[in-house]
Amino acid sequence: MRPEDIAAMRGLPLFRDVAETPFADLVRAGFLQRFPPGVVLINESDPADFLHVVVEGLVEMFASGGGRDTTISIVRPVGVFILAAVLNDQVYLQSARTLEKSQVLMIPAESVRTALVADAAFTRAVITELARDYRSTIKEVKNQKLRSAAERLANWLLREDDAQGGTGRIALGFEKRTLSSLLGMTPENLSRAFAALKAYGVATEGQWVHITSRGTLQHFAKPNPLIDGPE
Amino acid sequence: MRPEDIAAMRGLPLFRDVAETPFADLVRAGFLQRFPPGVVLINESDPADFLHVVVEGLVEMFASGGGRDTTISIVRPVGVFILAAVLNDQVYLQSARTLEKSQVLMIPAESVRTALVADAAFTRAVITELARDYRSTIKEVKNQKLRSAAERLANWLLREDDAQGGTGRIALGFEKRTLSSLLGMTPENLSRAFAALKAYGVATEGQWVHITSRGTLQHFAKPNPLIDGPE
DNA sequence: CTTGCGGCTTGATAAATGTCAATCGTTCAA
DNA sequence: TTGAACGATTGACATTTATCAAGCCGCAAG
Repeated sequence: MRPEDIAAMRGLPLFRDVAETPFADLVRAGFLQRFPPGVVLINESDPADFLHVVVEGLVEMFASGGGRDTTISIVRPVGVFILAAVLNDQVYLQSARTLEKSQVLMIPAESVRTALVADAAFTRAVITELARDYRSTIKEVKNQKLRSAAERLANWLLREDDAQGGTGRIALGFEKRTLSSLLGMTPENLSRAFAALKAYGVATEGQWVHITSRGTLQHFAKPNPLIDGPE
Repeated sequence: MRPEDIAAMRGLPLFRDVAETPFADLVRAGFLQRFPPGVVLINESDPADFLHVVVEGLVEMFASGGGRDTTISIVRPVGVFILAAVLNDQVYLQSARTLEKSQVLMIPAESVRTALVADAAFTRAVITELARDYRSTIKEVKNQKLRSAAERLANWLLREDDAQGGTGRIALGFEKRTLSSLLGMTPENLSRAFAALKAYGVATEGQWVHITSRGTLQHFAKPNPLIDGPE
């Protein structure tokens, strides 16, 4: 690993407070891989061999069942995935694939588990990360069970606008079919949801979405901090 | 707390390997409460004051939004809830209410966090529990997004049959309306899903469900270990 | 420049699910 | 014993979402 990659790794909340020695061990065991778009990094039901950290690019977590596929989340830099499977030495419940050219840091599961017992700060960071992941998944269940397709889209747009600076100009960053799967609907239904939101000031333009009146959209979306809130 | 309650608490995976002193501190700070059915124990959006352990009875975790309600899980003895909120000192994302006369062990959040730094075994158990909760929630997202209402019911029946000994005779244990909410459908739709499963050997009889031909039901349900599996 | 491919949209239709209202059955208390 | 209350079921209907098919659009390779 290059010095600047090590520095980037050090910057992650997960590793920030780890002591010198265990951190050095993790660095020695880990390696940074570059992948083109569309590469499957892990497959659900495989044993969890590596903890993955998205350093650059974009990774889609998805799962299959009954002949269908669904996107579970999109991981941006700097995000960790499949931590839970690694910790308990289980199989992956999700698959992962790159959506863009990406750089992914891979740390052997065994090293992660060793660092876990060796370093209290790492343990603490792992608990925080796990609790965060758990809570955001609970939010996703609520989102799916309590909202219609158009409501899920409207709230996603509001959250994404916030994340991109609140300018009312949103870059999708990936294909609409992926968004439709993330939101739990078909591509056709996403098109119709966008059409329905026109009445609330939402305009699409290729990979861009414009929100002309945040207040109007908010009034329709009725965002709920216990579903859409940060932390 | 009575000696036998302390022994029960000691038996939980979460506390089994905690050292004497921190365990005694937890016991001293905690208290066991008895509740009649239908009592709301916690409300979503309230700060997480106590870790709850269901020692006896049945507790429903649910959440609201947009004027609707949905059941997120049913906690049986001996199960813990809202661990994640307690650990990171956040608000609850779910509400809880008793479905039966229940006994609940309540441990102040502050004591839990103290024990977490004081005892490595407790830390390890917390990580295991959190990872388990996270993974079962991911499974629930897959269940919701990849399956129809009748499929969710069929797989729930198979899982429940297993849990109850695989005799083909399942006690619901709570009202059908609660089951419908847990499975993400209306009570009317649950009735129709049961009717549809008659063709696959499912018979309802009040609070009981009989599975006459597990193979037939399995063939319809197509259970998937990455959704319905244990751990 | 053109052509072909892939992704998106649109329309028509079907299937799944939700809503509303009426009825049935059981429980429990007067 | 009876009847009021409540949950479950059923039917009719509305809404939401999915499916299938066709056409549109932009982009990239020739």
